[in-house]
Amino acid sequence: MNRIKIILVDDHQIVRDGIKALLSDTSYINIIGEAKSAYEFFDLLKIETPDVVLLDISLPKMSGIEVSKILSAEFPEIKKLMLSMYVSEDFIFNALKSGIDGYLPKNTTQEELLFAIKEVYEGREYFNKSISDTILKSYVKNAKYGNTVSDNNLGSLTKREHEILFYVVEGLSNPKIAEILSISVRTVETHKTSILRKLDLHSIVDLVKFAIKNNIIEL
Amino acid sequence: MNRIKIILVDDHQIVRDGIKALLSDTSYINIIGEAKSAYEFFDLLKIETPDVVLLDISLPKMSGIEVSKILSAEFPEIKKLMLSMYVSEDFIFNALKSGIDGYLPKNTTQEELLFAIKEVYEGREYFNKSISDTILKSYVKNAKYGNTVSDNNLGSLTKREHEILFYVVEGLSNPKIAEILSISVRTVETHKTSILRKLDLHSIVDLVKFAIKNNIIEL
DNA sequence: TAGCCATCTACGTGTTTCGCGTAGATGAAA
DNA sequence: TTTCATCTACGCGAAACACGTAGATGGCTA
Repeated sequence: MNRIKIILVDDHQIVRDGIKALLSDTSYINIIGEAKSAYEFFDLLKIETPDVVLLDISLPKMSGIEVSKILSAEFPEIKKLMLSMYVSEDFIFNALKSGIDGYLPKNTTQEELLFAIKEVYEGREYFNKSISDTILKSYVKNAKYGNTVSDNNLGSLTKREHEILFYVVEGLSNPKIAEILSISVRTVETHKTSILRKLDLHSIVDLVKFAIKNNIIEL
Repeated sequence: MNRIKIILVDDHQIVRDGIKALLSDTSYINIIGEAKSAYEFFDLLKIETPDVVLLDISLPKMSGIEVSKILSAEFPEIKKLMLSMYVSEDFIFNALKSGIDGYLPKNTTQEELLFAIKEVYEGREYFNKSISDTILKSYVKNAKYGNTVSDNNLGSLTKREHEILFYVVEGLSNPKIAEILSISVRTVETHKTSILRKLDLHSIVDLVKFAIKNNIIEL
């Protein structure tokens, strides 16, 4: 069995150290890199290709869920194991929708973490019991009250539109976004129009609320 | 009267023991569980449903305020009584915003603790005198100096500005707001300018985030 | 009472954004 | 090869924003 190549993405030094300590004496695991932000991670990805990414859900600027979405679209072969302090329904649903392969709370045990890594590495999914309970509970609730699971059309956005969406809800002006992306202001406007249309939203106010609900930005 | 079911959440063994000692010889109180972290507490919540939670404000990882927010959202029927070493304005304001039902300093008496538990159990609020004094003092200070609020500057907004703010973050356009309030669009714009200036914000995106943080709108 | 001040109202001007429509270039898929 | 999605860009009129000014009103107080 080849050693499983892993990249850690978490903004807290202590957490990264903790995970490294948990994994260090396991012969078949090889931590090839770590990043404290989405940007760092994507830079790292240019020179290293991991088998599994351990993703913190709450990262500064771009959330782990956003990272997961992009990975799902661009590098579907990389497995994504999400670590989170939160086990609330919203977080879990959004994480699921972003295409993650597993989800663990941060107070997990070494055994569970190792098991989860092996599971996702071998192409299966792994969800911590409290996570699957939450999912189950939600299904039961929906079945009971006839509610539909909140759905969105984030997946229908293109990579470029995701990028624009992110800058918009960060509060950047159109000219600023145009400058960053080296495109014309008119193009930024066109993308924004497409985003609002695809998400069936009708104002920037709605877009910001949508972004917060879907963990694209943090409050 | 049914016995009031209580869960203690505090990361210090000694504090938990102290509270248990304070409550042990009271017939109508039943401590059904204790947790030393938010995680433990939420795990406990899957098997036990308390009437009242005694929450320490400072917990490792997830603070008591965070716990309170989640409880308010997911289990609004569970009453939340916060215990804190701190009586500073900031803590109190944040605790209030998280939806707690009562707030006590840790050096409270047995009588006061029992009274507070009964009050919140029966659907009322209870704030220790030093807490309400702090709140009162803050209000007086605001009235006196106008805009030196520690937490945010919401208090410095006029009634009209509050009104406009609400409509704006609801996603209404300026002409629509003008129509509703029977004032000119230009006036709406002026108010919006004042709001942004007073709150030290620089875009509608920031304003929406601010409004969500301050419970002006729900997601 | 007179003066001060906060509040609500409104406008001017120039820049930016929005809504709606059109459209060329490119690359991947059928 | 044709088709389709995507990214790019512009025109135009309406709306929104930034920054400034300013009249009317009503409450407080020197």
